[in-house]
Amino acid sequence: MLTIGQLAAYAGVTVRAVRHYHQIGLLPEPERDASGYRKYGAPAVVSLIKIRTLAEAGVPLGRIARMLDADGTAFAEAVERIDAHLRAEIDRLENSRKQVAQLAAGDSLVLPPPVVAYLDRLREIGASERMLAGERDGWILIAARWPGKVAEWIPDKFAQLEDPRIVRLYQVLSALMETKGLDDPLVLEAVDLLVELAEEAEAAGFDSGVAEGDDMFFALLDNLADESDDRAWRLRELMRERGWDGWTRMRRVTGQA
Amino acid sequence: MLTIGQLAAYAGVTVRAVRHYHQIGLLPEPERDASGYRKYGAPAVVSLIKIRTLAEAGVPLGRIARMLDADGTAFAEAVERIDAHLRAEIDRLENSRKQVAQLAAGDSLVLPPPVVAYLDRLREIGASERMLAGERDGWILIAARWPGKVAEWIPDKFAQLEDPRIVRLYQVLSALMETKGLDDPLVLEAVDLLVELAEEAEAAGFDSGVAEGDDMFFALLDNLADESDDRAWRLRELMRERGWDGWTRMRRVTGQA
DNA sequence: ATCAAGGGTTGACGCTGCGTCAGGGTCAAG
DNA sequence: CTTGACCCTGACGCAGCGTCAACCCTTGAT
Repeated sequence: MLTIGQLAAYAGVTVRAVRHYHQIGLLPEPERDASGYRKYGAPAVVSLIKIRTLAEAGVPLGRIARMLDADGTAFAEAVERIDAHLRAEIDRLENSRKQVAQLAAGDSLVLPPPVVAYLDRLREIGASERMLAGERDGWILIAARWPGKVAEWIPDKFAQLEDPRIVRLYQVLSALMETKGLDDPLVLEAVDLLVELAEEAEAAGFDSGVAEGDDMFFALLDNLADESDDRAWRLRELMRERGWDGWTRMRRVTGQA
Repeated sequence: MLTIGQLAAYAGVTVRAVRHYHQIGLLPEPERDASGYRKYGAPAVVSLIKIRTLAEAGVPLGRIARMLDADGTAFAEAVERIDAHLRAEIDRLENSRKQVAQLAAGDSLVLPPPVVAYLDRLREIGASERMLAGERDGWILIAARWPGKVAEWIPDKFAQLEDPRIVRLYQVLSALMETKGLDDPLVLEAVDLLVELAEEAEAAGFDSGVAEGDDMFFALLDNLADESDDRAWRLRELMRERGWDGWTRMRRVTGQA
């Protein structure tokens, strides 16, 4: 005859767990001795080991209860479902491993490889780390919004970097983010470049290729840009004076009062 | 500007989860609009996606909080630990899969393969399913008590089955468990066989090979036998009249008053 | 015979990560 | 002006035990 502690030790579970199983009716309450101690026989050990095996596999206790008094066929079916669930869980964790590893790599995270390559290219042309962080965050949003489209747009972004003015723009903006001042002549250069490029794009008929209803999403991206640096607002103001607004999708504004 | 619902949708989590993250300080509370609605910017989406990625990997929210405002090195270390944990978890689940699969196979469970082979042999010589179930439970206990020793003992058990009297004993006991009566002549045959074999073993000097202090464990195994069938007690009584007691480790008794 | 250590007993609260009411207020559309 | 779809706070519920608390029982040493 076993005490609860011995039973628990044999089965490799805690005393508390055994009592819990009693409480929820998963393991039947055994007889008590004169002083109220529970006393167990061997079958309890066997049951407990079965329960532990299933519980460690992640089977909810409620389902274990139903399994233990099911017939052979039903039991086999249940086992099949459990195995399927285990496989799914394993896959999920393997996936998490990749995701988290990318998190450590800094870039990527939920970013598709082409975007990572693009970010690497930006780093090569001299974009600062803060700049890259901002770009990365933006692409995370974009990838979340249009998971499939990203691969289509990245080539265009690469193509843009062929234009030395765009390279210069990234460099200027990067430099701005690393300095503290506001009245830097770099600000003016940045605005000049932005306006010039915007007007050129307008002349070419921008064709963003994106649905109209997504104004809110672009506002979100612009907001991201604004919050990445305090001086973003100042830059934007200067651009508005020159008739343009927006970061990710620029548009004409009528010079306001 | 996003509402909490939009934010949650972008990041692929529930509204409730976002509010929970606010409550525990994992995600900072944003500004409110005039009517008290929370309004989020883009950085919140990025944070949320990071949080979700880590949370899905099984990282406790408290640790995520500490990770997000850790520096690069500490973050990388944390990621390393998380990955180690993920690998361990995957291994554990793979293991569970095997265990559960054996559960389905009926035999085994936590039983090493040699025992399964032995049980199969028993089935071949005509042991009933109830008998096998009892044997299996016994071996589960033994495997739990002496995990390493089992492989040593199984060959002896196979060897015993070379003796036709032992085969006969299993068959008789199996037959008894399938009938309902008690006064069956099979009972007498079983007792005869048991006593004969016990005396022979005694003459050979049994050498159980097991420590002395394990009386309690054998009592447990005997108890398992007793509870496997109501007539076990009757059999045991008859044996005691012939000077023997116990199932798994028989010993002389002085014929009691 | 006594006493402390180390079992056992019930009962209850704590923890994680939210789901899910309840009981409101708001916003956009018809 | 209603309707439906959001938003708000506050609170309880869930699994699967861990961890007190406050008490009783058993056992071996003294």
